Amino acid sequence: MADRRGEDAFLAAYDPRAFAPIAVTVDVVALTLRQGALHVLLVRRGAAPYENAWALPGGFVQAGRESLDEAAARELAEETGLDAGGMGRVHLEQLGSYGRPDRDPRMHVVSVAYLAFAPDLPEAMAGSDAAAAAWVPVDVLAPRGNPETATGRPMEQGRPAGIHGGGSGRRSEDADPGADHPCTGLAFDHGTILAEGLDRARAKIEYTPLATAFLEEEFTITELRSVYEAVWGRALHAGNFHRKVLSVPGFVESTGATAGRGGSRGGPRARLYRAGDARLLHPALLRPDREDSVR
Amino acid sequence: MADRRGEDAFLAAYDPRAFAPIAVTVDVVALTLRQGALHVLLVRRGAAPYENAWALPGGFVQAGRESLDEAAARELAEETGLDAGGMGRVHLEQLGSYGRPDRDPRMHVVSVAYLAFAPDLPEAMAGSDAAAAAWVPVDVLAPRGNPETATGRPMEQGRPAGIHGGGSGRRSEDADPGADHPCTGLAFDHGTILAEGLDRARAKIEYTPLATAFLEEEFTITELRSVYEAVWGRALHAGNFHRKVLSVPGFVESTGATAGRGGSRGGPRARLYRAGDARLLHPALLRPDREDSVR
DNA sequence: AGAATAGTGTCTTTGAGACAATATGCG
DNA sequence: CGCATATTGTCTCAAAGACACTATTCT
Repeated sequence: MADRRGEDAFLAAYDPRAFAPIAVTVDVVALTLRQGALHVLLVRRGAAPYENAWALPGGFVQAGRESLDEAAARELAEETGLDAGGMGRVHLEQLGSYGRPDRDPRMHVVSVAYLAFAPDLPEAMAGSDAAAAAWVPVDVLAPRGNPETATGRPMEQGRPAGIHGGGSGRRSEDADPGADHPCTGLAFDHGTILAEGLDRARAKIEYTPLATAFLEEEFTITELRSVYEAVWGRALHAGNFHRKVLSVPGFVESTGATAGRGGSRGGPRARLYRAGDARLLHPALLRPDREDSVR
Repeated sequence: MADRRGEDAFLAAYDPRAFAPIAVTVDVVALTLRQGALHVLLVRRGAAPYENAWALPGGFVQAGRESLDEAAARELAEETGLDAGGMGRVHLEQLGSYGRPDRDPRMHVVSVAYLAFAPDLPEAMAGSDAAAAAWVPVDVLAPRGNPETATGRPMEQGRPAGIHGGGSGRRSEDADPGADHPCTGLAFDHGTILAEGLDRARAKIEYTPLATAFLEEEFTITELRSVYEAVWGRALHAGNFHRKVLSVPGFVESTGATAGRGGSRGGPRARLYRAGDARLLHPALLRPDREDSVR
């Protein structure tokens, strides 16, 4: 106890009632593959603000009762109807936090966003606060063509001098809302969050084996390639992809079995693989021709 | 207005006073290079809990008045004594959020952590709540040798079945506290936050030009190499590094000038460069022999 | 003078990608 | 049967790393 007055001041500062309060929520960008296309889980809001608008599933963190990871898992489970067993094959990681004071019209709400990769799941079921829930194809929401977005990482640019908020890095919650991402129509800043989740997903499957999280436990190399093609939005060379995947140590391991039937329009039966024990791909599967895009 | 009762329930859920409150803070892992060694900015706590323990600089987000990025910049400026001009050359990006309910003994506090890269700064000055502030060499706090930590990314491992919290990814705030990072002695979970900040810094300079943020506006290739050597903790081949840096488009651009004097123990005067306009390095400067370390 | 350093040249190995070839099943 | 597909082979080019070499400047 160095200084009694200092401690009092400190504890006063810790009393949340001495300040205007901040609410904490989690929002989840849950991605899956359906019929070869990347889909995101959205809910239709049942109340103001943004009533009837589509939004990312999410909700309040239960103070004192759960961690952020647990809150995100709970919210995702509520919306997908999955139990602990079904969640076992879902990859969930933190994406970033969003805390602009004006992002929610009612009060200052800090949202911790999560990114989830899930295998093809049954239809979504609306949770408590939502009027509906559905898997929506992402290319409807975030059309390609914006080079900044398409190449993977949001950039700070044309910023006024000063702090490099978010820098040449992953996040930039202070980004000019006028020059926002093309994801329009989502409630709050969920369009931005979705865009950053997609960027992260596209980058992440380059150097981790997480693309396998979109597939069943056993899969063919062609199915794995279709994941990359859906997430990156471009066709890949089948032969080179095949050899490359098998050459990365720990990416996939053979099950010895072969698929029940050949390709949809003919061809030999493909061999089956399961995810290997690697947590990082080395060497990585770099995206083709990002050109000099991001200079 | 779909359902009046639903809206009432929703608004009630939004009233923070209907729930136990959660406080929101920002904490900053500020890194700099001093005498060729990587240092982190720490403050000595002036009040309980963890009184007299070292901690990351940080503080409360001012509800309704600032974004998370702004709060982090403000806290960093308070501790470093930098004005807006001095902060102009500091890179600041969000690292992740930490919200285990037991991470602060007094109440549920969600901390949004930031990572800062700064050029060599004058001595730190203690801010309001701190008894002292100092730049501390990181290898004192986080000795190398833990392969998980040293190779760059924290892994989830030995998790009980269920959600892959943090997955093979960047964060894992639910990681077993028993098997925590070797950063001991810091208040709260700041040892974990610091370790993840170091991991991120080591990974980030691979594929971004952010290593230049540790240097003055004009620098030599050798100085740039010393940044990589300090952050990665290993010697690099001078000749290959030199050629590699110059071959990556947009990484550095020549100023035409040469350094005032040669190397510290002899040698020709080095040419001076400044940071180029690239935001991503392509191809990247991959860390040497991460072996098969992370499998 | 001696030693360390800046910068460049050369060689080998690895990996990425273009392209070709072969075999296998579906329609 | 005809065609799409799975898988493997070959070739070329770029890049990483090991090593060598020269010129320069500090002590």
